[in-house]
Amino acid sequence: MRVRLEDVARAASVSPKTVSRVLNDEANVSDETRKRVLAAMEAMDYRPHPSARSLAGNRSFVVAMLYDNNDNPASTYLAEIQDGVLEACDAHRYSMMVRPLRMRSDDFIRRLDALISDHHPDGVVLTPPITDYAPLLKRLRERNVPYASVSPQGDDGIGVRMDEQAAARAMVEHLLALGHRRIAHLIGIADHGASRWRLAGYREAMAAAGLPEDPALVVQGAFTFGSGVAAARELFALKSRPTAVFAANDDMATGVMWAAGEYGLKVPHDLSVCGFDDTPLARQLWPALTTVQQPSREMGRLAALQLLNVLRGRGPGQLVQVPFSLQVRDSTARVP
Amino acid sequence: MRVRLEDVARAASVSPKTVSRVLNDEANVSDETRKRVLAAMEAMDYRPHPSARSLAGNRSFVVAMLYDNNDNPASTYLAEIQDGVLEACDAHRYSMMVRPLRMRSDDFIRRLDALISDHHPDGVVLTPPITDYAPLLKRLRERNVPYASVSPQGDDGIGVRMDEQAAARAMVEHLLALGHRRIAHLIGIADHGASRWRLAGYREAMAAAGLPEDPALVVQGAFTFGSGVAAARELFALKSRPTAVFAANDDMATGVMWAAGEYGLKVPHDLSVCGFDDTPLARQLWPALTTVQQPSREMGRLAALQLLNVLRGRGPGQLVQVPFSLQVRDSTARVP
DNA sequence: CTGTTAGCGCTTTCAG
DNA sequence: CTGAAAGCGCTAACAG
Repeated sequence: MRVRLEDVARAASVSPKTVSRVLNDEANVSDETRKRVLAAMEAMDYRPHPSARSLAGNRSFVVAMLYDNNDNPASTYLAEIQDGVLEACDAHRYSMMVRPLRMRSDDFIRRLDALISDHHPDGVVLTPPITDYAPLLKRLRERNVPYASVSPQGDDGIGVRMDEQAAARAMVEHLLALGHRRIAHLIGIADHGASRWRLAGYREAMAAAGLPEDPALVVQGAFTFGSGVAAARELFALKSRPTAVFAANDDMATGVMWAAGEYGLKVPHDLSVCGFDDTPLARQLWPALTTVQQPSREMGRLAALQLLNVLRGRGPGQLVQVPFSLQVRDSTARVP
Repeated sequence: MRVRLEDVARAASVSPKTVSRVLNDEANVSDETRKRVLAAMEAMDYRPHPSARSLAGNRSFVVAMLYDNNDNPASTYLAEIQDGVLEACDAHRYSMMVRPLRMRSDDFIRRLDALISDHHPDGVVLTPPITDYAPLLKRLRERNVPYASVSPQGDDGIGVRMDEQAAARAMVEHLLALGHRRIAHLIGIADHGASRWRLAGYREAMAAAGLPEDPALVVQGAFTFGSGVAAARELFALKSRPTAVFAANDDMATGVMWAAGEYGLKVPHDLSVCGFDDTPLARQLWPALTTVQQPSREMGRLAALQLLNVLRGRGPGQLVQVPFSLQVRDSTARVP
């Protein structure tokens, strides 16, 4: 049969409460006793029953990862974050639950409430773009559910972030250094922080180089391959074409390269193309895509870790920053 | 404070056990009583506490989705299945937990045991390629954990399946009808059922057309874009090139189209290309990819539904079949 | 058809 | 530093 805490207690000749203390890393247990209890647990392969722990301790050991499933449904980005969150949860014997939530829908808050009431997560991890949805954050605070965010726009709160603006700026500076002047930018989905930061970095670099912005070269996209193709066609139809395109993510950049093929433009000879994210695709393309590496999996892991620190009473939690790195590959070259 | 079952019982003037009966859709409650109890639940916005239910009822209301994270890490396929599983679980107030498991690793079974002991899932959903890993199935049966599979190779067990061989055959017949004779096939990862079925369908159609197999035209791939590019380069280097390529999935087909661009081959004028899966990419490509629609999300949902039927005591569960459908788009055309 | 009693496996509270 | 008692919110087993 199942080994219970009581069985361990008997085997170690201590009270159940002492075993509980050891299990939860509490103080007030002598080193010697602790060792004996741990040995007994090990020997009997004891596994605490999560429901019993939750019920008695009034916590669930569950972390919910919330995401918006409205746009860009098949991105690998979320899958990578999920992977990282899962790793962190596993490491601390928490379980992870994933919850798609439609930011645009009217019953967003009702669904959030249902999630909390039905599953009692001890905390939640927020992913873009819902990291900055004010009603959500408000409700989480009201209901006393701690949260950590991946790439939040605000500076309060805990989680993880990369300096995307600096990365975008560095990318455009790379193009400038290659002699490009007519540099186009494909913007991502309008209300995403990522879109804003990357656009801001583009503008910053262009301005620093003394280049006035040409509105025709800044095109709205939607983070998808298809929107990259469409935007590129627009750009290529211009009387004065850009010599380089900086897309706000790799999917759109891939679309640009595809459209370049349609127009008979050789990348990078006739056109330099670069993206952002360093998805697996970037390396597989030919020519391989110059892009910014964003460690999504690691960011998911770190965000979850900050949350877990809070949940485990290990301090207040931080907004940690991860470094970016330019991956200069073969899709960008000196202007002819 | 929290509304408990006892509070509902008091409000409806019945015993706690009666409320429990209503909550669990059990028999032996008069319609009138049931109605009164439901009304009270509704009025008080009662939410049963999952841990209490689990502890007392010896079940967790958790379904674990198991997948192999070793190959093709960033496929949207798993994300879609996950989405479907989640929908089914939600509909029956179960929660879903996702568990990556490395099939090749030595501690596979130990990890499975840990999962079961630590989280007590009421059942699991298996995804390719671990749907047919005998030691896994054996252990699940030993530990009495019901499971349902997405695209299992065997005919026993419950879950969901598409007739992939028939679909592959239909795809090749489409190419034959366009006049193609030198038709190449890119195989997926060797030990996957999908690879086998699709290859078998290819062979079946070719044989039925009286065409002997040319080994040079059947190339091993790995379900990835990169492997599609590599395989296509091999094919294009042949003295006698194929006029059509049937890749075992869309990612590889996209790689083939990419490589065709490198070689100056126009699709579909110089080369017909088709894939399998109907990923979002297929529609976005230019020319749009001819492929087989595989309703992954729906398959995830149906597999989970079969499992839930078993868990909820609604019969034994079936191996249901979903229909395939050819998506004939612009990447295939009559041979010149 | 309905209710009573006991208890799931753990943690809390409080006393030593 | 350690332990005894009570109980988390629900359901099983039985009794009516």
